Amino acid sequence: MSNADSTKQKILLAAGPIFAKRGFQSATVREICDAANVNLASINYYFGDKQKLYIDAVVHARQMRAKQVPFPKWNEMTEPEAKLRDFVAILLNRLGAMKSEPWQVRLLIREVLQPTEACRKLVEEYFRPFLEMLMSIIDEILCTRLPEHQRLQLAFSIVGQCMYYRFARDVATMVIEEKGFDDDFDIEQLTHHITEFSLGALYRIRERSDCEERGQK
Amino acid sequence: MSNADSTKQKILLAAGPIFAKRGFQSATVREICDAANVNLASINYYFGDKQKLYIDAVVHARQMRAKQVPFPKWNEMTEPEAKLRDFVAILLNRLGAMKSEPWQVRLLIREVLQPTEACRKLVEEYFRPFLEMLMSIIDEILCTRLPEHQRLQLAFSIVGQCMYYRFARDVATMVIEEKGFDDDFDIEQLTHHITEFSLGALYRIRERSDCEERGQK
DNA sequence: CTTGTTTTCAAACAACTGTTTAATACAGTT
DNA sequence: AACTGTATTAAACAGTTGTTTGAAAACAAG
Repeated sequence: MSNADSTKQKILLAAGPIFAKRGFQSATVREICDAANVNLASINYYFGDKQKLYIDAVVHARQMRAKQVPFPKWNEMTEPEAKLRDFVAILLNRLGAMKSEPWQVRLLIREVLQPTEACRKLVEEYFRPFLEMLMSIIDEILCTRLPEHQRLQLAFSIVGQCMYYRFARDVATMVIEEKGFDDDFDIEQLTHHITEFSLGALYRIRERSDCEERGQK
Repeated sequence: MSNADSTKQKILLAAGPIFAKRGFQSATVREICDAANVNLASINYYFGDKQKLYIDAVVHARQMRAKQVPFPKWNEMTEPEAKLRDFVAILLNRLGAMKSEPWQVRLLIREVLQPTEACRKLVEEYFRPFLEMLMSIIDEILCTRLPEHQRLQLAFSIVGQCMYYRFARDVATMVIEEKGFDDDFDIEQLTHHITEFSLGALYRIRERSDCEERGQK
């Protein structure tokens, strides 16, 4: 009984990384069962078929990841620039940018790239609140609230810079290693660069709309 | 001889969309040969094996896409700001940002996301020259040549903003449509936004390093 | 025509796929 | 002890995979 849960759990834990690495089609049940040290028939016994196991693995990964990375608490005195920096750092860390990524992220990214039914919930419960938070930080920095589509574009520009180091990680690594810049692309330095880059762009916008004193230039 | 080229071409053209849609593993030689109306053994006869056909298809897709969206002619007098704008526009157009993507792009993105043998050629012949071009534009705008790793980070920040609209296209579309901003995210407006955003960031850097040759816009 | 080469084709191959089966092992209950 | 429902296992199943084969067909040149 408890042992039954054990084998089911073993399969689930072994399946996650393998599905993440190889994708649903290329991952084989034999590979998973081998890794989990269970009999070949166990997957069909406990999950029905390969596809149901996959769905369970994705759900499981999302739950794990949600527990692993909580969001920080800011108080009223926190500078918006510091918030932006935190935000960038958190996003890069969650993505596992430029490091060997956690398998949970790779599984979720597969869903982002080829959305299924589950992706809608993912957007509503995860991505959209995330974007809203970033947009409110942008409002603070700009001292104004731009039209919605501009707020969104600005948020996408910041998020896009971060995501790049996940999506194009391997290609970027090829270019980086070719030039021997391995040490210049850890998360801390990327956080610094992206934050400064984005702040520069935002300050420029603020200067135009003249935050402190209105009606000038 | 000429007929031989014909069948080889038929295979190549049929293979592209199928590899793009299903990926290397999931695409089957039978499916490709069916679509190309050639015998099952033709792939091995003309390409050796499935993998070599795949590599050829990727290279072919890249060449097609580069031809479809060529670079404009710049002369000595072209402002670097105009070059940057062109660059962003071309990248967005080649990616098919925010539109239904061409199969060539999907094929290339598969390689970026999960590189196979074919990716090495892609980086050397395409991505790296592309990045170099962008970095030289950045040099012009900054009136100086920063250390290599900073040039690369800046280039990644600009490319990253563009790639986002391809990689996270479906998720972004969900958020956009939910708010009814459909008209604010066509390629022209994205080009404008990303160019201005990046120029703002670059000007800020230039101001710090005290470039005297140019006034800011 | 004959000859030699290239191209096409149906069939077969060996390996691998997800799934099923039927026998067995193992607890807990009566 | 026998019974019961669950858990595990090796083996087999039916289907698909990429690749090979050997002969037929098409073609070019003498």
